[in-house]
Parts: sequence; C-alpha cells; structure tokens
Amino acid sequence: MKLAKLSLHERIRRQLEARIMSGALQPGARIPVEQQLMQEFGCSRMTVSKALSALAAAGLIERRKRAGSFVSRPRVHSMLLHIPDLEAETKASGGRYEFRLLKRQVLPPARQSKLEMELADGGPLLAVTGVHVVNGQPLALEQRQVSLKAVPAVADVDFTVTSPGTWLLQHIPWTEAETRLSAAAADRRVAALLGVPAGSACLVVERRTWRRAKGITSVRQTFEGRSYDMVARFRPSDSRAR
Amino acid sequence: MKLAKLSLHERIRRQLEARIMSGALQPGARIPVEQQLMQEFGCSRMTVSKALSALAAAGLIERRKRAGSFVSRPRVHSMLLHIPDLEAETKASGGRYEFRLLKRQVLPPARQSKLEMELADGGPLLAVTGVHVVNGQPLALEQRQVSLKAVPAVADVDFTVTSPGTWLLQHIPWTEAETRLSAAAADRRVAALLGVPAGSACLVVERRTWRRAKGITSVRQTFEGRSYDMVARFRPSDSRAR
DNA sequence: CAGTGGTCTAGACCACTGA
DNA sequence: CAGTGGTCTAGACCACTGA
Repeated sequence: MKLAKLSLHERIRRQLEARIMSGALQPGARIPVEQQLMQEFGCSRMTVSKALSALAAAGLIERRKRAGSFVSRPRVHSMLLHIPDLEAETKASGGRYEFRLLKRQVLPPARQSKLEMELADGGPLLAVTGVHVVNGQPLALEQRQVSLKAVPAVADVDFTVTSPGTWLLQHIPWTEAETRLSAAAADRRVAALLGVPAGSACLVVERRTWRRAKGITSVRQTFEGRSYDMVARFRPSDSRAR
Repeated sequence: MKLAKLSLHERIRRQLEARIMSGALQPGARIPVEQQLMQEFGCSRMTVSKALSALAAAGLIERRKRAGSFVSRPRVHSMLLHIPDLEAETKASGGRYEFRLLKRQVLPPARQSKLEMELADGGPLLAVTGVHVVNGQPLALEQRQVSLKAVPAVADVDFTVTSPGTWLLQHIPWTEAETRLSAAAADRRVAALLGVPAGSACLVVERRTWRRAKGITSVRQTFEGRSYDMVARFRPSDSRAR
C-alpha cells in the first residue's frame, strides 16, 4: 500500500478503519475522543476532525455531541449499483457494439399516460426503439422517449452511429435519476428481437432522468435473464473512494 | 429550506451546487478559484476548501492543481440501490412480517462448488430455506448458507422469530458485499411456494457477504416479478446526504 | 455544567503542473 | 515559475446534551 505519501488525516482515517474492520473496535464501541487522537497522532484537532468526518460521511462511525463518536452498526440498506453503459463497456473491452435502430418517431405524448405527459411538458416526444447488439448478439431491447422540449438537439442525432443513452449521457447534464428493476416474461415480439423463446424471464430496467424538475428521458431496457447480470459491490470505504 | 442555521461551508456548497444544477455553471466550466470564493463569501480559505472538498467527494466538481476546479461531466455509471430488508420495512410500515422456515440443516460444503468451499473455509455450513411472508402473502423465497466457522453463534438462533438476514445484519459486521441481480423463470417448486404459475418471471437477488476476506453468508432471494420492484434514486448531492 | 463535537480563522509550507 | 490546490497548525468560540 502507499504508505509514505499519504496525508496524515488519511493515515488516521485508515488506521481507525482498520481497527473497525478487524473487530478491535466493535459496532457500538466508542472511538477515542479527539483530544486522545490528537495526542496519539501528535497532530492538531482539525486534522483529527477531518479523518473522523470522513469516517462519518462513509457511515462507519456516528458522532454525537457530548457523548463522543461510536462505531456504526452496519445497515446494508443501500448499495452502489453499477449501471452498464453497454456501448462504452463493449468498446472498452474490445468488443463490437451496434445499436440496431428499429423505429424513430416524433409523437405527441399519450394523453392517458401521466408519465408521458410529464416528460413531454407541453412539447412533442422523440420515441426511439432499438436493440443493443454486442459482438453480433442481441443483448437488450431499448424503448426510449426523449422530451424534445427539454432536449431539442436530439432531433438531429443519428442513432445508428451512437446509442441514445450514450449520446444523452455525454450531452445532457442530469440532476436526478430513478431506476426501477423488475422481472418480466418476454412477449412474442421481444422474444423474437432478442432471439430467445417467448415467455423467457427477462430483467427489466426502467430509468427516468431529470434535469432540475424537468424530465429529459424515460427508457425501458429488457435483458434476457441469463445474458446479463447486474452486480453491485460494496465496501464501507467505497463510499469515499474516487 | 433551513437557511438560518446552516454552517457557512454548507451554504457555500449549496450555492455552488445550485449554480451547477441551474446550468449557470455548465459541465467543464471553471469554478471560481479559492481566493475569489474567500472574497465573495468573506471567509477563510479552509472554509472554502471544505465546501469544495465536499463537492469533489460528491463528484460534482473535479479539482486540478495549477489548473483550478471544474464542473464534472456527469457519468451515470453507478447508482445507489436500495436493498430491501423485508422484515424491517414491513414492520416499519405497520405490516405483519413472518419468516416461514422450511428447512434448516448443518451440512458440509459441496466439494464441487467452489463458492460453498470458500464460504465454509474448512468448517460446516448452516443451510436455511424459508419464505418471507408479508401480510399473509408469500413475497420471496430465501435460500441461504451461513459459514458456521465464521459465525458459530448462528447455530443457536431461532429463525422462526427473526429472519436470518435481519439477525446477521444486526450481529455480524460485514466489510464487503456483492449483489447480483438477474431474472429467472420460477420452477414448479418455487412457483408453488410463492403462489404463482410455474414459469413466471422472477427477480433473483444473490448476495455474498464477507468480513475481511472471510465469507459470512451467501443468499439467493427469488421475488415474483410483479410483486417487488427495486428502486434506485440518484441525485448528485445524495452521495453526501446522511 | 462540563465534556464533547462543529465550525471558523489567519496563517504557513508544500506539491503539482500548465502557461 | 507562478498560480493553484492540499495539508496542517494553534488557537477560538459556540452548540449541544448526558452525567
């Protein structure tokens, strides 16, 4: 490990983290108070405080006035989920990526769909349907709608060259996103497009993205169940790792 | 919003964040240098630095020596995924929760399974199978293995009272977890246990948890596709929210 | 009410790196 | 090589809250 070049607050942070990970400091245990740590590491209070703040921000400890700082009891209620950017990942690993464009239409939003009406915000929607093809194999069906009012520039993009997701990611800063994961059986059409038997279990990823309160895009991606896994890894220090 | 009681570094952070969100500061744009911000907010460099460090930790800006700080170009490659603790969530919302224990055995790991051999680490495994039942409805099938070498205390726990996941979460500090999401068709047995037609699309959550390098538990949870969604939300500032 | 953490200052020296 | 961020100090005042 890089030991020599680490800053002092980083070394203090790591040493406390190591004590917590090793079990020397059990959940609920009290962390030495700032004055003790100042003496132990021979540094100022600001430096100790920076290390403790980082641990608190990572959820490893909890700080309470008058009482002190304590090792958190772990609560695995959330994890960092890696959302695949199929195009970027395929190319990064040297594979062939292709977005097979099936349909592209400018439409008014469906009046009965609250989601579409919100997304459109009084303007038209660009509806794009296509298949993500990796190394010649269809991997996922994508059904996307983009608000032309929010993103007029999308009207001129050639989606046979770049997938809509990759283009949007690179051009439109988002501020909020919501992803929903579920499972669904492939209907006849989806099955044919993905080259799987009808009724196959598929992983469905639905994502909506906003910029401030304005909707940008809404997408539904359907993966054949066995062809793609989404993996989330978590280590306590990851929440701070850059 | 709470405006009066906010600390100065927090106000600086929020104001810069607001400029970024509003588009006044576009991705790639240069953030005023620390000296400018010191003048603008009439504060010391440490206070400005704290605000900028927080923005950098949240991924909103990138700091480069000599060059300055710049608004990041968004990369939505990971999101915080909320993993349900069915027991805690059900009880929190006033529902009835029950873990219907189907099987409980102490077994040696299967020699042909690398995963089981690693988890067992030379000791036996506790295998637990049960169904999460919420308000009388079966919601998920859980198939779990726990390393008795790593967690001897688990041998004495009554899993008709507490679900294994909830017990482990409260008693064994983990340091690393990996979650895999996929879709699979319900076989006859799973379908019967969940009360759905055979072949139904199910969302499968597989999670392995470690304490340091030692495996603690490995679990596979099968949800009927329409009965449970997993939702991940992301806002840039969330990575710092407590 | 005393001990704890939260914040802030005014300064300092340094490391990095692009003009 | 000068401008920028990274780190650190020694102190200060304050807010909170449990013994």
